Amino acid sequence: MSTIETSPPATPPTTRRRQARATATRTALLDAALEEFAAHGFEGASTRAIATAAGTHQPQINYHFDSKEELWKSAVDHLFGRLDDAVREHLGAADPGWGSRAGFAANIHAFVRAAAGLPELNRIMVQEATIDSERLQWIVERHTRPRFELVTEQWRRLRADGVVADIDETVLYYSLVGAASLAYVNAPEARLLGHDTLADSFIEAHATALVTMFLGADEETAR
Amino acid sequence: MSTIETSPPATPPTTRRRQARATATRTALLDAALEEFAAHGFEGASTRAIATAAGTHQPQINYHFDSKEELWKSAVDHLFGRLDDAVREHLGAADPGWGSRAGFAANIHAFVRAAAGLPELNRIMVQEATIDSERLQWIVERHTRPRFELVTEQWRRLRADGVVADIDETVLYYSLVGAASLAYVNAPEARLLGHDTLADSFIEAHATALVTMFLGADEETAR
DNA sequence: GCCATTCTCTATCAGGTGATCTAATTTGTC
DNA sequence: GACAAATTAGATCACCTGATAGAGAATGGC
Repeated sequence: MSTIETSPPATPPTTRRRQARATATRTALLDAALEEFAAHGFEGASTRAIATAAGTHQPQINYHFDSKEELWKSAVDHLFGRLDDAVREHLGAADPGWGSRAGFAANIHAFVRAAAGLPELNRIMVQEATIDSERLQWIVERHTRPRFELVTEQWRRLRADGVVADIDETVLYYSLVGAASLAYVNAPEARLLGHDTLADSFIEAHATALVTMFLGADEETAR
Repeated sequence: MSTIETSPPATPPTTRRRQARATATRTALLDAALEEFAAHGFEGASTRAIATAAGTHQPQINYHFDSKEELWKSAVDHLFGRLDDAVREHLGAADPGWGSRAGFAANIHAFVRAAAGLPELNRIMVQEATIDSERLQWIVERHTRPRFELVTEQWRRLRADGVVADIDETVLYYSLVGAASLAYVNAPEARLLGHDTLADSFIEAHATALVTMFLGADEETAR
């Protein structure tokens, strides 16, 4: 949480006046930025390409987001927001939490489907997590750590209770996230290999298989 | 396989003369290129940074490799060669192949350890596989497809024989590779979270856990 | 319907990009 | 030891990068 707010011309204008078409260009810039960053990485993405894809001009980025870096942060925040929405939606009204075997299973299932629907997220994550940088530190503290600790804590508890396999929680976390996301991160590769990993049938089979592999083929497999 | 050979001043000089210090700079450039490409992606990596890291000057890249693109290809070839060497080494003299449950298990184990030792490989793969491009097509046809087909074919066979779980082979491939590589691709992130995924103890626990999860906790777990 | 404010657009900046040309240097071979 | 080929080094190319400045257009609030 830095000193800079997410949006300089902030969404709730404290004292001053207005914005109308501005919101549209902001949104367009965020969407375009996500695609460009996911496809080419932070350094490989060009602000001109982002602006053009958003149907506007390059200096708009600095006007609305101050810098390329701040645009990136806003885009990442936006993306994690969408992830949470998607997970909630897939879980339905009653979120069982990660605290029970059935709840863990339901969350794996929901996460796989959310990850499939937001391939840009794990693409960006995997590009940034590759080398230490200020951006990585920002994203870890703001987004990764809370999720990491939620999952590992619950797994540690389930493991202690003998509900799940005797596997270290960090090993589990990276195996699970890796297994859940690569098929979508690498979707263009899979397509060249002749497989459509973004098809509903694949996603469903994938989610089910992961639950089985990570939690074992228990009777009453939750869902 | 393009019209351009891997090395313009080829290793076996057909008719002409010599090279001596040239080999050293070539190797230094390849090593530096791997790090830069893995850290910043193809487009984000700069030839000047690569040359400087290699202790030489930027035009050397064009002299020895014709272009940034060809340098990248040479570096990737070099890296896959090292992967094969590492896997062979971890497997020991008698490679059991992927054809049996024990062989599959041994290969998973060896692959995890090799992936941990060559984090640049999966970093580059995951960065390239993110968007369709000429480079992705090149790498898929040259390196990915043979490996993909080897693993999926063997799994399909084992599955038909009831030796392994009833899971689609493409689902299995991406789950396995993802689960095996993310901890090392994202090692800098894990370190910020307080975990050293490159430590031998982690690698060993990880490899063992994967075998259990993907092949089940069978008696006589091979190895 | 005005008008200050917000937003957009064009032009431009200094710096970095990959690539090429040319001259200087090193080195294997005779 | 000389000489031609291979390698290195320096200078420079046209182009792209993110950012800024200032003129112009649009718009909410009165």
